[in-house]
Amino acid sequence: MSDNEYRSYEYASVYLLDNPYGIDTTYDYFIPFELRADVCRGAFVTVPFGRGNRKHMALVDRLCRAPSVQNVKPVVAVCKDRAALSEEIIRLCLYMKEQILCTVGDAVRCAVPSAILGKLSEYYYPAPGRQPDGSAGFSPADLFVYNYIESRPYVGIDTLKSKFGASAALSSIKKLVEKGYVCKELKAGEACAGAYEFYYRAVCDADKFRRIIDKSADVKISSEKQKEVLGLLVESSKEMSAKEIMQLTGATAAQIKALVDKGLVSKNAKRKFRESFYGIPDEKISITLNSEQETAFEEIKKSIHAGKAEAALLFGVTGSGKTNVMMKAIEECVNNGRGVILLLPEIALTPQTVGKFYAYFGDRVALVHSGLSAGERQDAYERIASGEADIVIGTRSAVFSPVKNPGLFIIDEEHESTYKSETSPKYHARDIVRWRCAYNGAVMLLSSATPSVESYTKAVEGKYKLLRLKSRYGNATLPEVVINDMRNEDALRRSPLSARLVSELKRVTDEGDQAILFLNRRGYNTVVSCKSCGEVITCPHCSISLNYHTVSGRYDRGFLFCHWCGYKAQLPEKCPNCSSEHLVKVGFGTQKIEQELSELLPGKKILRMDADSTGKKQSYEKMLSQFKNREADVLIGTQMVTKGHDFPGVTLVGVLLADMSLYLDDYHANERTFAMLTQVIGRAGRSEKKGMAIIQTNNPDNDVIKLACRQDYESFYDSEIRLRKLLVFPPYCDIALLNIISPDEKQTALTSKRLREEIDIMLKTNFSDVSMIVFGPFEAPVYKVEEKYRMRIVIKCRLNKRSREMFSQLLIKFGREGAGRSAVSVDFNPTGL
DNA sequence: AGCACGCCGACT
DNA sequence: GTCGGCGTGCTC
Repeated sequence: MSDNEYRSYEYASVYLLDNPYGIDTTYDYFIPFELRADVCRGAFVTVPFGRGNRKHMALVDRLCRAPSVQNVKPVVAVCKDRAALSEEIIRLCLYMKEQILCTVGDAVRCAVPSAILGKLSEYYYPAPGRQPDGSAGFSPADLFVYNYIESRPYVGIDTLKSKFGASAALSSIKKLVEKGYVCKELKAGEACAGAYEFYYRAVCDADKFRRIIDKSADVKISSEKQKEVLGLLVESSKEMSAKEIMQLTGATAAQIKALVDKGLVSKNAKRKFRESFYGIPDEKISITLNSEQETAFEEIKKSIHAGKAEAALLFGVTGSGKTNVMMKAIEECVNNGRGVILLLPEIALTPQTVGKFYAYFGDRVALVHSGLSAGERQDAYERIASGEADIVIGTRSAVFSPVKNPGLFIIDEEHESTYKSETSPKYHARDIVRWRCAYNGAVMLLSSATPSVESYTKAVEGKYKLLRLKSRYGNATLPEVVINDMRNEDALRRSPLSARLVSELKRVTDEGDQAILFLNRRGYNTVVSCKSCGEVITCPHCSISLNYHTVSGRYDRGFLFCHWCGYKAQLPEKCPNCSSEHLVKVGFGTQKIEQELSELLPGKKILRMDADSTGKKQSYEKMLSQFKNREADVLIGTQMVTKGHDFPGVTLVGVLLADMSLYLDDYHANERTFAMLTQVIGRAGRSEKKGMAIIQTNNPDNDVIKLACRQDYESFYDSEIRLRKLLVFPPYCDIALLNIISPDEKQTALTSKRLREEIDIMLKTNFSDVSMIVFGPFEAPVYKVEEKYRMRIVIKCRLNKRSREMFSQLLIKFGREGAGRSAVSVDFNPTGL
């Protein structure tokens, strides 16, 4: 566009980034002449909004020649330093709003690192020439707050909150501002200046260094530490970062600076990209594909070169070389001049996995994951946006990476639930990928040993290309799988470890091999199971296990409850299946296992890995590498032990209570159990030696367990899809979960009731063409969280324009908290609870 | 979300 | 008679 054309657009239509859903539409603003060249679609601007003309950050949706309303306010400023959003990402954000009913701002904040976007926050400063005193009705606390503000030029609201407590700070500041003693202002938070790291190099040679030590030089160093640092730099004769120097010598920043001041060391700022510290191996690895992998690769290659939106499902057992096919596909795509995004579950994003990609592709790879600091995230974003990095490897949030001309999106371990965001906006990475592929004419490649029922259905229907890898490479064979019926165990021992498992553990560890014991993270849900037939009591409508809820803390006076449809029932006296009276409430202690095991295996080292023992991420990494280095004999752990790590020393895998995850109150339960068991069993089959897997269960006849032991995905899928159809669950319908949350218990219940009534009215009137099955309202599984009460309404329906429109109207009507209402939010096709 | 306008209870 | 409660409505 020429300058003249720019100037003819005098108005901008913008979305405010922090508006609530109810008023999330475009607003028009006049663009002052001097800003006109900088305001374009996708640019970030600050605008005054509302009666108070509070400044808000906004995204320019389009430029126009005439405003849609009479009195428009002017744009205050353009955030030139914040790069404008590309057409693709703008449209993606609008699509997200439409699709999952979030605000445009929510979507934008998801797609752009917070360091780049900055944040508007409130700042306070004392009003000139006025001093409050006790006579104006100020409490000592108010005056204390005032004195704090007065003592510094600018105080942010967050500082005040942390200093005086949120409620005290807010009430005091409100009074002070109202009475005119303190002024309030909004400031855009500083965009992170980009992470630089300083590098140091000795500017003196070994000879001079010797003279300094001998005190014969004209420069003198008295500090031993400084001598040490200089010695190190002289010796290495390379640039070193401050961090490295500090690590190696224990010197402080001041000591390094002293050397710089003396002119003995030069200082150099360099853009720091943490990713490149991953250690790029010297030799470039090469990849050769077997014929099966080659066939799959050729298909993907065809799709890549077709240049239109296509999808493929790479379905192969563990160890069938999916990663190699993926790497070849990535290579093909970048050689074709297009970018790639590879998504991995957080848990699989280990230095080993990532290192392989670095080794093969070098520093054109950018890593994007939740562990990055704000600055690092910005670095990665800018490297990607500039085209310097054209291969992005990352977790869920990496789907939004502004890769130039993306041609391939890969989702590894496609069935993993971590691809669905648990926090607002509640998007599914797969949906984002699908949209971006359509927009860019790119290929979507899903990869899994146990695909999600939804994806496999699409493959069966021919919507996705199905690429199969059947053989495991090397001489890895499937381990021997033993199903151990726990009902036959000696009841007196009351041990979670079967005799068979204990004896095999002894054998394996005595032979110097390692073992993994796997248990379920979510095994603590209380369900009711029959000791005689192994059945668990399920909901008559959903075929999902019922949860045992206690009444006012009394464990003996509880009831059964379905988290999906709200069905409630008395605890029956007899098993509905076999009429036995031996019904038990199932719970499971993890520490007990560790304790028992250390008694059973004297002298063997046992590592326990769960939420309690691994507070921090590093410690879990550390534990895994300890185990890999054979520093322990047995590893007890949850999901995390099954992914991303090869343990060649492991020849035995034990699953304690395999059926536990079948009792999850979720229609995904079968799918999850199957995937979990398949993966765990695979763990024991990666070494030269034939492995063994022992699956302990109360329910040895369960088809899911039996099929998982045979690694028979197709049969599992066939039975599961039939079940889904019969009970009408996804992919045969969509599920909308409406959450009602408020700190006021009565209000939560009242809003829930009103919401339900409104839904019923809408379905009879304006939306009589929409069909929905509505359950609830009922209390959420965890009713009270952080002093807030939660209720939910579950709706089975088909998501389309009309049904979404209805949910949108409900959110606008009920989305606002306060004023006798609770906040209502919606989650489409939620995972888990 | 803020913020203002507006209409009903306990205080100087 | 007023200060202040929060219900309702608007924000380019």
